Amino acid sequence: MAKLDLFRFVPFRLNRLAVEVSSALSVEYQERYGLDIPEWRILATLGFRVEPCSAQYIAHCTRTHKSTISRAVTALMKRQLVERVENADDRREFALRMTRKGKALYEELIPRLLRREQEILCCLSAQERRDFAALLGKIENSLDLVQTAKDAGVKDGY
Amino acid sequence: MAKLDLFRFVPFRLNRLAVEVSSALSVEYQERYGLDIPEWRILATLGFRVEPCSAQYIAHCTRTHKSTISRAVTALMKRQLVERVENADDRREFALRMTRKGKALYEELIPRLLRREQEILCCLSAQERRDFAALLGKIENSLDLVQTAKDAGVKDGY
DNA sequence: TTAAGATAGTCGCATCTGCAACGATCTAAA
DNA sequence: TTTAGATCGTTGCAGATGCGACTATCTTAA
Repeated sequence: MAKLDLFRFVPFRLNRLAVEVSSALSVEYQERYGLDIPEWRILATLGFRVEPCSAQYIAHCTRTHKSTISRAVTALMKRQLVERVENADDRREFALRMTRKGKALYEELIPRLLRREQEILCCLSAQERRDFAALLGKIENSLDLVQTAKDAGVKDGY
Repeated sequence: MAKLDLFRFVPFRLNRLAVEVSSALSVEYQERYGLDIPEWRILATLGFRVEPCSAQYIAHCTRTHKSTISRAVTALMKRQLVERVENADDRREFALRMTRKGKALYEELIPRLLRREQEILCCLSAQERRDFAALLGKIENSLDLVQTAKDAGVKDGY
C-alpha cells in the first residue's frame, strides 16, 4: 500500500516552516509597527531599490497579487509611509517611494528583522547557512522564482 | 543605512517557495480530486497512521487550526471519504478514519504527489536532497516543529 | 457528591486575498 | 488617424481561515 509520511514530505514541511517563521517575524512588523505582510514587502522592496518603482513591479518580484499590493499601498499612503508620483511617460502607473516617515520606520524595523532571522537560523553553522541558502537558490531557480534584472520590465499577472 | 535584500532574506524566501510549491501540488489534489489543503492533510494523517485519530490530534500535528480541521472533516464526511466513530471512553471526541472510498482516493493520490515532489527536487542531487532534508530538520527542531510520539496526547490549541 | 476548571468539536464573525471585471491609458498595426 | 488589443491600478465579490464564544463532556479537588 502506498504511504506518505507527511513529516518527511518536503512540500508540507516548507509550508509549515514558512507559516511558523512568518508568525515569528510578524511579532516585529505586525505587533510593533502595525504592518501586515504585503505592506512589509512593499517597504522592503522600496527600501532595497534605489529607484522608485511601480506597484506592478513590486507585485511581480515579491510574487504577490496586484490587488493585494494595491490595497497595501492605499493603507501605507494613509499612514503617510509611502507616497506616489505620477509618471509623465505612462500615466497608468505611479512611481512609489517611501516618505521620510516611512524611511524612519524602515530603518528601525530592518535590524529587528535581521536579528529575528538570525535567531531562526542560529541552529545552523555558518557553513550550513550558506549550504541552505544555496539549496534554496537551486530550488527557486528550477521553479523560476529568481529575481532577474530584466524582471523590472515584466508585465501584468504574476 | 540599514538595508535588507528581500531575495536573500530567508523568511521571505521560505514563504514564496512554500506558496509556489503548494500551488504546484494543488494541481493534483485540488483540480483532480477537489480537495483543499486542510482536507488533504487530514487524509495524509489518517493514511499514515495505523490507528484512527481525533480531529484535535490532526490539528496539532499538522499545525492547522482546529476550526479549519473541523470544517474539512465535515466536507470529507459529506463526500463519504472519511467517517467517524464515537469514542466510548470520551464522548467529546470522535475517532476519524478513512472509508473504503477515501482509501481508494488516497491510494491514487499519493503516487502523484510523490512524483510532484520529485519534480520539484529534481534540481538537487541525491546527496543535496539529504542535506536539504537534514537542514530543514534542524530548523524545525529548533522551532519545536517536530512531531514526537508523545504529541499524540497533546491538548487544545495549536 | 459537587463544583470549578480543562478539553473536544462547532459555528458566527471578521479579515485576508485571489479572481475577474472595469476604466483609463498606452501600443501597434491597418 | 483609427482601432483593436494589452497593461496599470482599483474594486466588488467569494472563498478560506484564524479567533473567540459556545455546548457538551471530562477531570480533579474539596
